[in-house]
Amino acid sequence: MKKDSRLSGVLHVLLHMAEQDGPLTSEALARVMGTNPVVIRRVLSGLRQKGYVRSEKGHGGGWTLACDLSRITLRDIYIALGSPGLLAMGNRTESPGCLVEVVVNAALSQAFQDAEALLLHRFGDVTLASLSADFHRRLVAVGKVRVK
Amino acid sequence: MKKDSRLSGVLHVLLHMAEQDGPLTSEALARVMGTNPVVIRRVLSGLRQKGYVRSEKGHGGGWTLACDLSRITLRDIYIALGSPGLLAMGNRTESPGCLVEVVVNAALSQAFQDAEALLLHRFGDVTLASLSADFHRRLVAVGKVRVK
DNA sequence: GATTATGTAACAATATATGTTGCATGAAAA
DNA sequence: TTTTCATGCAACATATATTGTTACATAATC
Repeated sequence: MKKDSRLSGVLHVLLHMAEQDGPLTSEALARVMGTNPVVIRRVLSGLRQKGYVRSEKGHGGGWTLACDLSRITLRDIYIALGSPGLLAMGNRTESPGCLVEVVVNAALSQAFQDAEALLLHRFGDVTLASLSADFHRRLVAVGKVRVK
Repeated sequence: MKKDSRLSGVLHVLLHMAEQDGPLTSEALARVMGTNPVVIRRVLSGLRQKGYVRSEKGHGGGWTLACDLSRITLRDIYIALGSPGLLAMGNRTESPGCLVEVVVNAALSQAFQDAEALLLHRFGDVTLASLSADFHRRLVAVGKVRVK
């Protein structure tokens, strides 16, 4: 299956919103990400429910950040997306009728769980503010002022 | 995407082969796994190329183990399957044209790489022999002699 | 009221794993 | 030698999930 890039995409969008004073429309964000406005609305809808972003209709509407970037981690964003599956592999069946499969499941499940835990832990360690800070650090390093 | 269960399945098959003296046909293995014989041939073909199993045609033919179980790890099997992708998530683009995306990619890629490395490391720590030993340990514990 | 924007449903496109059918090939048995 | 049994492999079908697109309703501003 194709790899899920929603987390990557939504982080991209959020950082762009952080650089903007006013609201950004789905269309503007879609242009930045090279995708469709509906895709933007789709991935941001989960974040809106959590109160991380706000959306306004009509003239001058669009999306704005509604949270303290230093209090939101990648893990929070990941959960707001619906906690999509992290691993591309899994056990053939979770209720094995055969002792051989019990053994195989046990060996693999432990590795799978540890890998997932590691990912979530890493996500929990990174705040949106730290990403934004990294961005500005690199911006200065390159000597540019404008974002793409 | 549906989760890849080839590693789980092929391990199941290999342990069954380890319990058998003579060769096992694709059809017999398919019955054990509740799948199609062609699927068995497909997943085992990579292992045959690596010399982990052998296949014989005609009467009395089928699949047999062709390696020392204590020298083959789950990682070897995983590689023989073609090293399928481990993670269900990825970066939206690997060649970002935007500094924001560079920052996002950097943050995510590190976590992704570490999770993959952890999985491969775990796989490398487990031999087929240890799985087989675990199976026999449990077999005794349950007081059974026959495998499913 | 016209314009601009989101909200959402429905559908198409894409990718991947998995399952299935059909036929060729080779080995053993009759 | 013919039949049977088994793998090898290509081709197609199925299922699932992400992503992209179209269409229309809804709400807010001009």
